[in-house]
Amino acid sequence: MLTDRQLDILYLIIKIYTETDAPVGSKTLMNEGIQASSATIRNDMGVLEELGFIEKTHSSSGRIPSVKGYRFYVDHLLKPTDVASQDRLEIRRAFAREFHAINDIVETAASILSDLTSYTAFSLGPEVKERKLTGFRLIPLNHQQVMTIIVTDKGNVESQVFSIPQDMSSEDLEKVVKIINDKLVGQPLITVYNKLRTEIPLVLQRYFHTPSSVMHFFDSVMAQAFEDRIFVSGKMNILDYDSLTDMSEFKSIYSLMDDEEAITSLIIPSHGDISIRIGEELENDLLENMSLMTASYEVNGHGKGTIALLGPTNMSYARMFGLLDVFRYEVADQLSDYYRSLESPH
Amino acid sequence: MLTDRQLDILYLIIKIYTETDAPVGSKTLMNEGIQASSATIRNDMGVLEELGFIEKTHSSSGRIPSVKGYRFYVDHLLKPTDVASQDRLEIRRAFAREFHAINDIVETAASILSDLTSYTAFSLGPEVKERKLTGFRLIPLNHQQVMTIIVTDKGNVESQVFSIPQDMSSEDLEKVVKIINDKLVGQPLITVYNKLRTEIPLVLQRYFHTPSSVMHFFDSVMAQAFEDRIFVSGKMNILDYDSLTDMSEFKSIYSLMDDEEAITSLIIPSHGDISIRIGEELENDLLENMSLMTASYEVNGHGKGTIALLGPTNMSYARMFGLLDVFRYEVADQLSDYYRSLESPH
DNA sequence: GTTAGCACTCTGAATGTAAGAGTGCTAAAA
DNA sequence: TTTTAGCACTCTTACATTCAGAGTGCTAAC
Repeated sequence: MLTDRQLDILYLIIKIYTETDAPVGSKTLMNEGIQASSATIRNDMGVLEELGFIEKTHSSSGRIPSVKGYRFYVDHLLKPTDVASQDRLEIRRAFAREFHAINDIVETAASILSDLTSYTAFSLGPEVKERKLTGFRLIPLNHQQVMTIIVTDKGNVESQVFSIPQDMSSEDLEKVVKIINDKLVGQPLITVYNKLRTEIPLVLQRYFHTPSSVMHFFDSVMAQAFEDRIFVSGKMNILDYDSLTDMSEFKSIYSLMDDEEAITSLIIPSHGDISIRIGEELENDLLENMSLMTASYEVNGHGKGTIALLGPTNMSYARMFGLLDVFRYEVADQLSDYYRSLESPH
Repeated sequence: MLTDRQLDILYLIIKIYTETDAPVGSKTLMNEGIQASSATIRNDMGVLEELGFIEKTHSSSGRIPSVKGYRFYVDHLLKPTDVASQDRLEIRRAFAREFHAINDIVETAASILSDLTSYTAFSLGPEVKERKLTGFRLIPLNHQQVMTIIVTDKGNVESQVFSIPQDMSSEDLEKVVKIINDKLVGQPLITVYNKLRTEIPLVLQRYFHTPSSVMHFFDSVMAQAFEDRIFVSGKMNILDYDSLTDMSEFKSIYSLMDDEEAITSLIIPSHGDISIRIGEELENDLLENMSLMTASYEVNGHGKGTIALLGPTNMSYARMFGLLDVFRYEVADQLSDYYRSLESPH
């Protein structure tokens, strides 16, 4: 078991390394408040290194925290810092505008978070799959084009403009609308998604002799609505906080950020309210030197959303923890208000 | 006046510098085909330097072309290369899909161009201001939200979802639709834009007692449709072709690329079919080491569009010239086809 | 268990060296 | 008059050398 002084030393190494980004030596620790001589501190550091909590960058360097060290820190030592009142203010102010869509709120969350931290922020709204399809419209715009509008019960709207396929008559279109209204409107999106692969093709075969073109139309119309849109803000900040060996490395990371699929699966597997994954724990070579903090929030009755923060392994977990905690509530509140305003007509 | 050999030397310096990205010396030029000894070539290089066409990077280095040298080259020496058949193929293939909107085509152009060149490509569709507003719709989605759809005669569609302002009744909304249909539909966008600042506020004052909130609604509805959307592709390529001193420099350039306003005004002032501006000629410190080639095309009767290419000053102007020339026709053709398909109902 | 002292290691910046590429100039050849 | 060979000179680049500084581990004494 670690002694109190050893815990202090580990804590302090992490704190100082976060601030200075340079290996921490025994003398520095002495000056920063450890009540012992540098030799004693060195002995303790030896122990901590033996246990794998800290490591050297070269044989005679100071120590930096290892992943295991950070893990121990976030699990046992971390005390969230109070959020600076200036930060609080900025958050309030950024949310103090009128929103016209859920995704506006979700996007704003990512944007404030990355501004506040200078890291990269992600924001994923309450889950889509639980929603119901409440409306489907086809608006003819001119000879060739129609606009499709899909509305879900939580106020999400997706629209798309189509050129009408050559082999599709306007009667066919009307049939499509009818089929969608009969079979799909009112269903949860997940059901819609399933029927689209099973039942609907059968129905189409009965009504059309070119079901594939109709099916294709169907598919693109619905595809959008199923996507959990994830918002990323502060991609460029990677340049500041990641010590890149290589421009191609940056490019890879950058394009990873553009891959909604990848990001979503990176962020989703979080446990509890706020989860932290450090360096290798992210199981992605590109993110070796980064950590990901994920916070989830519940919008009462409307599903679970997620915000996340990607930064260097030596980020200030304490401050970030505090911030994310504020966001958890703030975003949930904002969304909650928005949903309420949708439900109660004024 | 320059001798033939001097012209050959200038030409060859530019060619070799484009290929190797390193200063070119007299011996290299000799080996690459100049029929004279290195000493003679050095003398000619002295003349060219005296005239400001080439310059040294340090007192005993080989020469690189100056802006004036490039200028002379593009004005008098440049011979467009034939486009490689493989490139031709790729262009054909990328355009060989169905497009559902003008902007799809315009965006695709930028994307292919940047893929093909590994530079940064811009694409600006036929001018918006000439279009007429042909349709305006308000689709109620639920208690709180309406979707507005604006259609122009060239098949452009913009939609937006709104929460209805608190102090706006549905009768008010209907009035808004009526006013727009009476006063604005059928007008060219530029007229719409002007009326929105002059005539419309007066009309509103007659019908509403809170004209400002209505006006605000009006404004955001229309704002979108006026914007010339410009597409940028290959922003990340800057990392490869610009020798950045600094990450913050990259950030600045990158955010310049996000500034549609700035990019548009950078690209617009081009003369003739294909215009080239080199380094300082761009009058932007950030773009000192880059050149911009701008090509404009005419879609018969539907306005003028522009594609542009930003690359290093030592890009292969000959190849790019050929490529842009192909694009000029290809994009115009594609758009022309699209417009035709809109006009003639099948 | 703690500490002073010391030999040792490694980094990073500064300095020196040598090869290579290229130049300008001069004087001779064409 | 133009071209060329030759040479001294310049500058870059890569590589080695040196040296101070920061930090360590170990030992022996407190």
